[in-house]
Amino acid sequence: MTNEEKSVTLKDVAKLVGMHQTTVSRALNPQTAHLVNEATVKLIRDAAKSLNFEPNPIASSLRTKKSMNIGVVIPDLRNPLFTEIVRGVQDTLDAAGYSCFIVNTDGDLNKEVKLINSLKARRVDGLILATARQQSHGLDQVLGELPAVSINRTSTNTHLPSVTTDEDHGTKLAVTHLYSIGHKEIAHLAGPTWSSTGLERASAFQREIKAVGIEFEESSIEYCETWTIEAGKKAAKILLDRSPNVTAIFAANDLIALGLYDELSERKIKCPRDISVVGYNDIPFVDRMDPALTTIRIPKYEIGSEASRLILSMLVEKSNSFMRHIRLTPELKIRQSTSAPRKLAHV
Amino acid sequence: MTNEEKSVTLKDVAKLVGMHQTTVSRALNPQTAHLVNEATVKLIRDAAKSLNFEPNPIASSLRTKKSMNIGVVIPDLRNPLFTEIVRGVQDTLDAAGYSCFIVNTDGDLNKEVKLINSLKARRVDGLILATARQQSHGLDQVLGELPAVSINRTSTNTHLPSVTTDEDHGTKLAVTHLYSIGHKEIAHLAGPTWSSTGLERASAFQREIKAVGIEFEESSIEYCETWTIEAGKKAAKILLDRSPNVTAIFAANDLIALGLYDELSERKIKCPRDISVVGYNDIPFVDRMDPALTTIRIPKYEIGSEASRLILSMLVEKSNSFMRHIRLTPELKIRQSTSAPRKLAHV
DNA sequence: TCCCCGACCGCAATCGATTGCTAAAACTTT
DNA sequence: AAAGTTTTAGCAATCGATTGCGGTCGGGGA
Repeated sequence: MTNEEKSVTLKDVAKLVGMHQTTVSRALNPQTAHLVNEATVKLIRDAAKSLNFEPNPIASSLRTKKSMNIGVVIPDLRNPLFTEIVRGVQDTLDAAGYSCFIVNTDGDLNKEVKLINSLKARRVDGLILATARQQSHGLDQVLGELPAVSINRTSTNTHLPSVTTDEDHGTKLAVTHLYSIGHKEIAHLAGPTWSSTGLERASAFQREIKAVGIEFEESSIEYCETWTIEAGKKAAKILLDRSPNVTAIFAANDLIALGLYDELSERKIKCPRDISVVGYNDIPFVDRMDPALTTIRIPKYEIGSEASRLILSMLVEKSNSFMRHIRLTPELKIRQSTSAPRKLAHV
Repeated sequence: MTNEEKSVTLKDVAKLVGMHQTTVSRALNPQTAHLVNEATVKLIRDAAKSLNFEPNPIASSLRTKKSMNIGVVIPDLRNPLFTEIVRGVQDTLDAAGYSCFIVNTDGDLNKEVKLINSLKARRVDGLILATARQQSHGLDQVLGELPAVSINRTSTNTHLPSVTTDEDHGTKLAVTHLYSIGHKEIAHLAGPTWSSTGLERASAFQREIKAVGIEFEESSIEYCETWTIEAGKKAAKILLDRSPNVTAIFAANDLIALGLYDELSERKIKCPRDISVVGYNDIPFVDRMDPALTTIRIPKYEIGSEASRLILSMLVEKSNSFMRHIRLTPELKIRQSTSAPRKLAHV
C-alpha cells in the first residue's frame, strides 16, 4: 500500500489547511499568488506538497479553454529530418509547460486535412505545420482560427508565420561550390513540384547557374515525384539518360541524393570521380555513406525550437497582427561526394 | 466570416432537435445509443453533423477520468531505432482513438523519473516504456497503479507486461553466421552493463560462442558505456588493443558497430577484409554505409504496435491479473561487412 | 381491468480547477 | 475619528460531457 494516492484535489488541500479551494488555487498558481497572503501561500504550498497534490490539467483546461497542447504535423516521423526538428519542438515546448501531439500525413493531403481536424477536435491550442505543399488547397479554411506556424513556408501560405531556411542561399552554396571546383555541366534533381521548397530550390538553381555564368538549359532540371530515395532514383535515371555528360548533380535533398547514388552505382558511374553529388539537409548518417555526402546543412533542431517559440508567442500575445517570418541560414558541408571533374567540360 | 464555429456543445445540438443534452450524448455515443430510439438517434446524428459538432474530449476526460492519452518514454527520438518503434505505436494507438505524449530521457534516470511523473500529472491512461535499465531503481514505485508495458523487458521488471525480441536467437544468428563463414576469433562489443538488452546479448554471446565449440575468454567482451557511436568507438579501441587478432566482432547494436567502423578506419583496418562486423537492430541506412552492415534485424514497427495493443488491452480488461509477454523474432541480414577471414585463425 | 415491465428520455449532480463578484478586515489618509 | 483603500479570502457559477435515478408512456400478461 505504498500507493494511497486517490487523486488529491484542490478541495483536499483546502480542507487540510482549513481554507477554501479558491484560495488554494490562487496560492498555487504563480500568476495569482499575489492575491493571497504570503504566509498563507507558504502554508498552502507546504500542505499541497505534503499531500502530493498535482493539479488536474484536464479540469484546468476545461475551464480555461487552453489545452496546453499543440499539434505537430509532419510527413513522417521516420524521416530523420523531421525527428531532428521534432526534438527541437519538444524540448522548447515542454520547457514552456506545453505538450505536443505528433501526426504523420505520409504525404497524403486528404490525410493531412483529417489529421488537422482531429487535432482541432482534441482542442490543441496551436499547430506547427511541417508539410510544405505548394497548394495549401483550402488548408486555411481547415485551420480556421487556430494559431499556426509553418515550417517551410509555402508561397501561397505567406499569411502564416513561418520558420524557414534561406533556400536561395543554400542553393547558391551548392552551385558555387560545384562551380568553384571546376564543374560546368551541373544538373539538378529537383524536389516535387507540389512542394514549395522543391520549387524554390529549383528556381534558385536556375538563377545561380546563370549567376556563375553558365548557360541554363531546361533539360538540366528533373523533378522528383516525392522526397524519397525511390523517387530520386527514378528521376536520376531520366536525367542521366537525357544528359549523359553532366559532371555534377545538385539533389534537392539528401534522400534524393541517395537515390541518385543508387542509380549511379547501378550504372557503374563512380561518385565523385565521374559525377559529383551535393545533397540538402544533412540528415544523420549521410556523412558515413559511401561516399560521404557533400550537402547543405540546415539547422534542423533550431527550426523546431524557433517554430515552437513562435507559436508560443502567438499564444500569449493573441494579437495575430504582426506576422513574423524567421529565416535561418544553411551552410555547406563539404565531404567526399564532390571533387573536381575528371575532364573539364568544354565550354 | 467563413468561421462561425464558436465551439458547439451538446446543449446546442440538444436545442436544435428540441431534446435534452443527455439524450444527445447517449445518441452520439455508440456505447449508449441503444438507450435512445433509433429514429431519434438518426435525427440527433444529423443535427450534430449539420452543426459540425465535435465532442470536447477534455470535458469528457474530466468526467470519465480517461484522458485517452498514453505516455511513451524513450531515450531519444533521434535514435532511428525509436522513431520506427514510435511510428508503430502512433499508428496503432490512434486507430483506437488514443493519442500519445512522447518524452525523451536522454538516458538520464533522474530525468526519466521526472518525465514519468509529469506524464502522470498529465493524467495519461498508460505508459509504454522503451528505456531498458537493468535496475529499475524504484521505477515501480514511480509507476504506481499506472498501467504500463515495457519494451525490452528488464529482468528486474518482469512484473511488467512486455514486448521484446528474442535476444538469444538474435545473438545466435550473429555468432553462427560468423562461425559458419570461418571465424574462430570472435569478439563482442557489448551494450552497457546497466542495460538489460546489453547484458542479455552479452551472456547469449558467451553461450553461443561455447555452443559452436569455441573456447570462450572474458577478454573477448568489452562493454560500452552507452548505446552510442562514440561509446562504441571508445570500447572498440580498448578491445582492438587487447585482442589484436580477432577476425570478427559482434556489436551489440548498429550504433556501436558504426563506432567500431570509425576505429577500424582510423587504424586502417579494412572491414570486412581484415575484420568482419555484425550489428544489431538494422536501423535505417546501415545498408548504405561503407561497408553495408550485416546486422540482426528486429521488427521495430511491430514492437511499437504490439506494445500499443498490449497497453490498450490492459486498459479495457482492467484485470492486471494475467501478465503477458510478447516475444518477437529477429532475423539475420547479411550484407558486406562480413566475409570469410583472410587467414584462418589458428585453433 | 389492473399491474408490471421495458423502452425512451429528462433532471440534476458530478468531474476539478478557475474567476468575477462580494465582503470582511486591516491600514491610510485627512 | 470618519471615510477611503488595500489586502485577503470566500461564494458560487462555469467549462462540457457523463450518468445514476427517476418518470412517462405503451403494451403484454393475469
